[in-house]
Amino acid sequence: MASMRDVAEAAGVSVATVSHVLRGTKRVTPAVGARVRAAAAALGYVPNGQASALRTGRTGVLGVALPDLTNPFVAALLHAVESAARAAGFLVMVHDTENDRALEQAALGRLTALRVDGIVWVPAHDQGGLSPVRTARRAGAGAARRELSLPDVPLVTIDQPVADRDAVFSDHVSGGTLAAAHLKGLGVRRVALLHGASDVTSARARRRGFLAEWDPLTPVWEAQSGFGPELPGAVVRRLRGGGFDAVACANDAVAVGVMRVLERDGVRVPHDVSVVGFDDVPLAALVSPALTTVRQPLAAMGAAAVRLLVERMSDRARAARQVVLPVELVVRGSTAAKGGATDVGKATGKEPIGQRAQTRTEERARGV
Amino acid sequence: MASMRDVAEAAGVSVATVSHVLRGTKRVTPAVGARVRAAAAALGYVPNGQASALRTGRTGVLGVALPDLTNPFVAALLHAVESAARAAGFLVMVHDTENDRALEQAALGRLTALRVDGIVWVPAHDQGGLSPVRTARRAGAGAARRELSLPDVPLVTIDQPVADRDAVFSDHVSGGTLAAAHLKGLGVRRVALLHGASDVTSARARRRGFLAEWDPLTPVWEAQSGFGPELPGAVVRRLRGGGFDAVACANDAVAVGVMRVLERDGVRVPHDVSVVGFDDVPLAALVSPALTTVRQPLAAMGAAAVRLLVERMSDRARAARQVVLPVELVVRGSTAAKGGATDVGKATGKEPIGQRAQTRTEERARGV
DNA sequence: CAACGTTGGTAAAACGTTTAACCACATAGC
DNA sequence: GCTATGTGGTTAAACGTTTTACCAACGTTG
Repeated sequence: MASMRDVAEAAGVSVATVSHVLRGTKRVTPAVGARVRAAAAALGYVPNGQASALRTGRTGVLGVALPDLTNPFVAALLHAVESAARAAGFLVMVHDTENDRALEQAALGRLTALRVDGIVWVPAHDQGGLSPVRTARRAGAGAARRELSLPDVPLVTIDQPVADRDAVFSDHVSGGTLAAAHLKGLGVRRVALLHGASDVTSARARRRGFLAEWDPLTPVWEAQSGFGPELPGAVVRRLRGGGFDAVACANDAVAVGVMRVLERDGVRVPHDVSVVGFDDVPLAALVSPALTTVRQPLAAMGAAAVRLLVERMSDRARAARQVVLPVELVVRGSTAAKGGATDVGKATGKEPIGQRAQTRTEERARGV
Repeated sequence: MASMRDVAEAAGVSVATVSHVLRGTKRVTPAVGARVRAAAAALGYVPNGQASALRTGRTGVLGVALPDLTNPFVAALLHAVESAARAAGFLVMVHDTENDRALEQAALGRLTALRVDGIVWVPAHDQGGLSPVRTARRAGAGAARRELSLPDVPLVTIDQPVADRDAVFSDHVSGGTLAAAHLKGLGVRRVALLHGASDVTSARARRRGFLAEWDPLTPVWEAQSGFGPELPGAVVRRLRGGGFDAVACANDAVAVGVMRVLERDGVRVPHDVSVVGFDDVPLAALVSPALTTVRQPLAAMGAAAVRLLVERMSDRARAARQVVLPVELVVRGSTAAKGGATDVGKATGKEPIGQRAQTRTEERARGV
C-alpha cells in the first residue's frame, strides 16, 4: 500500500509538502499542489490512520459498549449514536457486552487500548451513580457493589448514571407519569405494573413516575418481568388470574409478551384490558393491536451523547453533566377507555397517533 | 496516560524488556517479570494500540459496512458478525451506508484509511458480481453500472456477490423452494409472490427458487414490494382485490405489512389466506399469528464471514471463495392447509416450530 | 583453562505520519 | 545596495510500539 513517501517521490517533493498539500495546512504553489494530488491519485494513496493517530493523539473513532445487540431498543440506539457520530466526523467501534460485568470491563479496556477519542457506554445494570431525580436521596447507596474501573477517556453513559461522568437520559420518570395519567384518563382502576428489574435505573425511575401519578388509594399489582417477551412463569400465572383493567409494561417487548398471553386466554386487548409499553421500538407499531407506548427520543439521545463527548474532549476538567431528554406518549390501539366501544380494527389501521404528550426538555449540570 | 517508557523507568529496565514481558515474547527472570508487571499495574498502563498497529501492521479491527441499521435483519446480522469477530479476537468498526452508493464508497475508504484488518460488506444493491447459481448465465451482465473501487484489503460481502471477492450467502434459492413446497403441500393454488426489488441479488434468487418449485401451469401474481412493512399502494390495492390463497413475501417485515392489510379487510390469516415470510427476525415469532418463515442462519453467516477474512489474511493470493449456507423453514401459525380447521389461537401459542426442512450445506470455490 | 553455547537483557532501527524550526530565495522599502 | 519581510519549501524530531541484532555474563565441556 502506497505511503506518503511514495507519493513524495513520485511528485518530486518532500513528505512534509505532501502532508501540507493533502491537509491544506500550508500554502503551496498551484503547480506543486497539482503534482502532489496527481501523484496521490495515481498511486491510490490512502493516508495511514494509525500513523496519524499516533502522531496527533486523535483517532477519529468513538467506542460504543452495548449490553445486547439483539435487543431492538439497543440496536436502534446504536443506529442513533452511529448516525450522530458520523455526522460529527467520527467512526464507531462497537462492542457487545452481553449483559456481563466482566465483558463490560473488558470492552472499556479494549476500547481505551485502541485510543478511541471517546466512549459511549450503555451499562447493563445500575452502576451506583446518582440518578438525576434522586440526587439528594440516599447518597452513597449502591457503594456495596464494587465499581468498574473507568478509563481516563471522555465517557458518557446512557440511561444509567455513573459517578462524576457525563450521562444522557430519557425522562423516564415523566414517561411513567404519562403512562399512568393516560390510563387514569381511560378510567382504569385496577392496574398491573410490570417493571423489568430493580437493578436497572431507568426501570426504577419509570416505576417511580408511574406511582407518583397513580392514586395512592388504588391498589397496584407489581411484579418484575425482565425485559424480554418471554415472561417469567409467576408473571404469566398472575396475568391469567385476571382482575385488572390494564397492564403497564417495562418495555415494548414485555408488552408484546403480555398481549400474547392475554390473547391466548381469549382476553381482548384493548376491550377487556389495556396494555401500554415503553420505548416505541419499530415492533410496537406493527403488532396487532398496535401498541400504545412511551417513545424515547433515540436520535436526540445519540446526538446528545456525541455532543457531550465532543465538549469534554476540549475541556477535560469540566464538571460532569447530565442531559435529560423529553419522552412522548404515543397512543395507538392497545389502550381504550373502560367500557368504551373503541373499534380495534380501525385503531390498528394506519399508525393512529392520536394524542401526544410531551415532557419538558431539561438539562442541568452537577458539580463534582 | 502512561507509556511503555514510564513503565520501563519505574521497573528499572528497558522498554524492550517491558514489551517482552507484557507480550511474553522472550524469557525473563521471574524477578524482572514481576517488577515489570507490578509497575505496569501501578501506573495503570494500557498499551497503545495505535502504536503497535503502526509497527506490526495489524490493528485487530474488522470493519463492517451495513446498508441500514434500522432494519432488524441487518441489526441481527451485525450482532452475528460482532460476536464471531470478538470470538476471533477482533473488534468491530461499524459504518452505516444508508443504502447509498456514495456512502458505501466513503465507508470502504474510511475503513481502509484506518487500516482495518478486513472488511465485511453488506452491499445495498446488486454489485454486478456473479451469483453462485447463475454463474454460467449472462456473464458480464450488469457491467453497465459503474463499479465501486474496492480497497486492497481482505473483504467479504454478504448476500450480494462482487467479482473476485470472497462472499457468504444464505441459500436463497432453496429458501424460495422451501416456501413454495410448503404452500403447495398446504393445497394452495393461487399465490401472490412479493419479491422486494429486482436489483437485489438475494431477492431474485428467492424468486427463482420459488418459481422453480411452483407448478408452471398455476398462475403466480407477482409484484415488487420493497423490503419494509409499508407496502406500495399498488401492492395494497392488489392484495385487497383478493382472489388468492397465500402470499409469499420478500421478508418478514413485508409479511407483517401484508398481514396488517389483510386483517384490516377482515381477511383471516391463516384461515382465508396463508402468509409466509423470509429471514425469521425476532419480530416473526411475536406477531399474531406468528409468522411461518424461512430462517437465515445468521450466526453461521457471521462466523463464515470472519473465517473467510482470517483465511485471506494469511493467503492474500488465494482464489475468491463463496460459502453458501443452508436455510430452514420454520412453520408457525400464519400458514395452514386450505380448508383445514387450524386453530389459530393455539397455533400462536408457544413457538410451535412444527416442521423444519433444511437445505444442504454447500461450499465451493470459484477461480478468478 | 580456553573455547563455546545459552541465557537474560539492551540498543536502536523501523512503522508512516505531523509539525516546529529552519532556510533559500525573491521582493520590497529605504 | 543592503536590510526587513514574506513565500514556498525542506529537515528532522517526535508519537509508542515491536523486533532484530548485539552483548555481557555465566555455566559447561574437552
